[in-house]
Amino acid sequence: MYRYGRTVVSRNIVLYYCPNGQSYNRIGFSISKKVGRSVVRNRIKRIYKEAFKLIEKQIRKGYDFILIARKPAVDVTFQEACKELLSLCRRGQLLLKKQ
RNA sequence: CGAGUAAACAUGGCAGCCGCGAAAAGAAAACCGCAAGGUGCUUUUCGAGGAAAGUCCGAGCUCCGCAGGGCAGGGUGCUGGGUAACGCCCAGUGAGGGUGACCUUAAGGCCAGUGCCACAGAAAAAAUACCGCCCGGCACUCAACUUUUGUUGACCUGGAAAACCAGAUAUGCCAACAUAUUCUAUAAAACAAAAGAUUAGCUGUUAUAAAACAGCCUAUUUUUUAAAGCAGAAAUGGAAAAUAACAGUUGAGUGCCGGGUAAGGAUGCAACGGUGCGGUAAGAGCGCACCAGGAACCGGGAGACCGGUUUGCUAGGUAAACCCCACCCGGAGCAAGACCAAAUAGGAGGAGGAUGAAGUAGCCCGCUGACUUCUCGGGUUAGGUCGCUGGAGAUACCAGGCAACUGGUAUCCAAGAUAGAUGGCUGCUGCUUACCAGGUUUGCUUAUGGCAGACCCGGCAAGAACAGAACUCGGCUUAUGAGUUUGCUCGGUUC
RNA sequence: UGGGGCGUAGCCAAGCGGUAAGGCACGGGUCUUUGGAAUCCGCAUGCGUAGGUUCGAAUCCUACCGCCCCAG
Repeated sequence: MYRYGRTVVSRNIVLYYCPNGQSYNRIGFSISKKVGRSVVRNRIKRIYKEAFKLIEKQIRKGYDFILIARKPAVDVTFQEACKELLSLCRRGQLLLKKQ
């Protein structure tokens, strides 16, 4: 995925994505120890997981994602995460067309 | 009311939706895996902390054949108790800090030995060494004249006294009052240093014999003047110790020798007790009083230790320096360890080994007694289950104990992940703070008002820390927002 | 989980009870027409932080902070 996928980047996260040939989406998280302690890393992961769950209905099916957290993501709130993820998907042209 | 001190409590509450993990029961035989096994469906229940943290101690548990001895190493260090154990806790003792409540305390032993104590200082533990002080003896030098310089040093009279006070005198008629009464000067005497001299009181010059001149000093008298011991002028007077040698006396100094002494000796964190009086040639716990300490004895206490009496006994500090003494310590850690499943291999080469491999940090003994190690090659591909939470357990009551803690009874079961579970959103509400509007009340005041404080109600907004289980407990340490309660202390005000 | 080590000026570092050596860099002076070189002078929060022992601590002890390494 790192070799063939495409990326979109924001202040807090880097998002890799590529098609997987299935009828559902998958997401993985990669958070380095540079970001913080285990509690901090776990909290970032949970927040983005929750955000991804919220906007998953608007995303096209059949993709794998890798989400890499960057250092400013320590102080992120849930609302910011939702907005950020949505804008990244829009830039990657992953959203379903509005009916 | 303010400031402080000690201890305890607590780490918001009630709901709803979605999600994550676990347990139990049920249903069904769906999915993944070669298998062990796991996932999934329904219902119910449960799901972070006082520090879960740091990993600084101690234990349980598991394995190392046995867990033995000695050395080495490490730890602890006032006393008594608590505990499974501890470096922890409780109660006390000593020392230190604080006005106090209270707090802090690694607090055994430098007459077992060794080391260190920079700089300074006579000396840092070595001896009564050095300087000094005192006594005695010997040797040597200087003085017993003057001047200069420096220091002290009275100034009309008296008062401790040049300054302050009082008085006196003079002038202006008197009083008051004012001014004046030697003030950049200096006599005698003493001391110190230097220099010089040897007939004017002193200085200088000339001559050469016991003088002269000049200037100055000084005593008396006269005079001038408003006034004179003191300003000016005049007159008279003012003296004597030549040198050298020898001997002695007195005083001072220097050096050497013998003896006494530890009072004093600038320093330093620290100097073989401190202060004072007596005593002495000078001194000394040499004697005495008080204070500090040591030793012995007596008494109290379980002990650390405390109190008293006697005794001149007076001994540097440092062991968070080596060390000595007492007590404790076998090692490794849940990636311990046990079982199950699958697969590959039961290899090759080098080194050591019954003259002893290996046996959980080191060495020796004892015990067991055959493997150990390096390189190459191959397999497994982040396999599963247990250990894993019922325990030195939690809560309540009773009993023992000053307390830490212990015993008994009853009730209860309360997280268990394995790349790692607790999250997201919403509603109501409690707490704190700020602002706005209103009300009640207290104090002050320039008084139908203004200012300040407290309380009540309403509105709106913000805030809520430190931090997250990784086998389990007991402690310690560190981090921590806003609080609550209780005991006690100090200060202020009012009654 | 267990064990070991380090922290001294901007940088590299010595010192391990008696008032912090040295080098590079930096600032100033001398020299030079100027620069370099040479030469002289200067530069420490008192030695990671906070307590303690000691007459005296960078050094000894305790706790904490940060960094590095090793074994399983």
